[in-house]
Amino acid sequence: MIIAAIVKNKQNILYGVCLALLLLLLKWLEWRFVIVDNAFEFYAGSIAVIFTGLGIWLAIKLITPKLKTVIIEKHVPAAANFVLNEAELNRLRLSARELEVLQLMAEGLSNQEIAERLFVSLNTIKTHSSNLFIKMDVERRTQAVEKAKRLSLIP
Amino acid sequence: MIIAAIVKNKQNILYGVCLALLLLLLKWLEWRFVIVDNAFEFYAGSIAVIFTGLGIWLAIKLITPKLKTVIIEKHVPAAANFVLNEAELNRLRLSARELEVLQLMAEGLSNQEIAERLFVSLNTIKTHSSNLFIKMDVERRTQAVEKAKRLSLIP
DNA sequence: TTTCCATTCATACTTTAGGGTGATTTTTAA
DNA sequence: TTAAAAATCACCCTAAAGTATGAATGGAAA
Repeated sequence: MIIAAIVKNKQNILYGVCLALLLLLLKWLEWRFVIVDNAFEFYAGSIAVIFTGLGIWLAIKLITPKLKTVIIEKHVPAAANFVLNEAELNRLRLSARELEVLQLMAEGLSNQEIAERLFVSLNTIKTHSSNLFIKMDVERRTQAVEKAKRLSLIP
Repeated sequence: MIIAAIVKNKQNILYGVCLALLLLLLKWLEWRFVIVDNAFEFYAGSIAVIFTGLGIWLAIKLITPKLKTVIIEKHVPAAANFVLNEAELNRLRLSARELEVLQLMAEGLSNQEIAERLFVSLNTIKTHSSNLFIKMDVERRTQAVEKAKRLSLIP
């Protein structure tokens, strides 16, 4: 907390230190002036103050503009980051076989083609798809595919 | 170009300036020392050098940590940034009406529903869809939707 | 062991989709 | 202004999709 406060108020601390130094310098100059009454002492003090300022000015003017560098990253491919919505999948109580049929429907396959792909009869696929539509609360395969994609059941 | 070079070599220029100032100071001190033989002049010069260094040190130590690199990562959703593949759309020579029918097919609507949505007869939609399938080189609406999505003809 | 459920298949039927052909009207481009 | 393209609709027919019902099998849970 203390360190954080110091870091946060760096600028203010810098000003404080400068002010303290200046006051010290003036006090010292005043003492020298009074005791010794030497103009060279005042001259030296002035040089100290001016060159301290010069040093600070130089450092600030030539170093601080470094604060920049903004990198903007973006864009994610569509199909690459597909995550199956398991919650929705469980909620709809779709069986493994029904999901399989749904995936092949989404690829544009006909019932006959799905049947051949899965080595079962056309009637079996019809049964699966009918049960699928009831569970998904749709009436057509196109609706099922649309809803499945919307719910992230398929890519 | 000159300004860019200056900006790029800020640090080097700073060192150069400091070195030049130091040399000038030494030369001046030497001159003062020889001509007037005054120890206070040398004292003033030393103060100038020391306080310049102090100023620079202060500024660097307390200000430079500001040069922070800020990285902003922008995450863009997949569906949000849909861009229609106009090249492919022109290549397939799909008419405006055909694309409209295709979009409604993708929403899972039946031909009858599409006809009602577009205030035309069922036969008209059948004609459009038939022409659409020929142009897209597919045989079923599900295939058409899959291909259209793959080719970014529809979101 | 019995019940439940997923998977499989069948038959019969209805609805929707799709193919082919032809035609009319409107719009667009040459 | 004329030809081409787009949009509209109709009819007929086939293929595919979807509904309903029933049933056999095998695995997992109660």
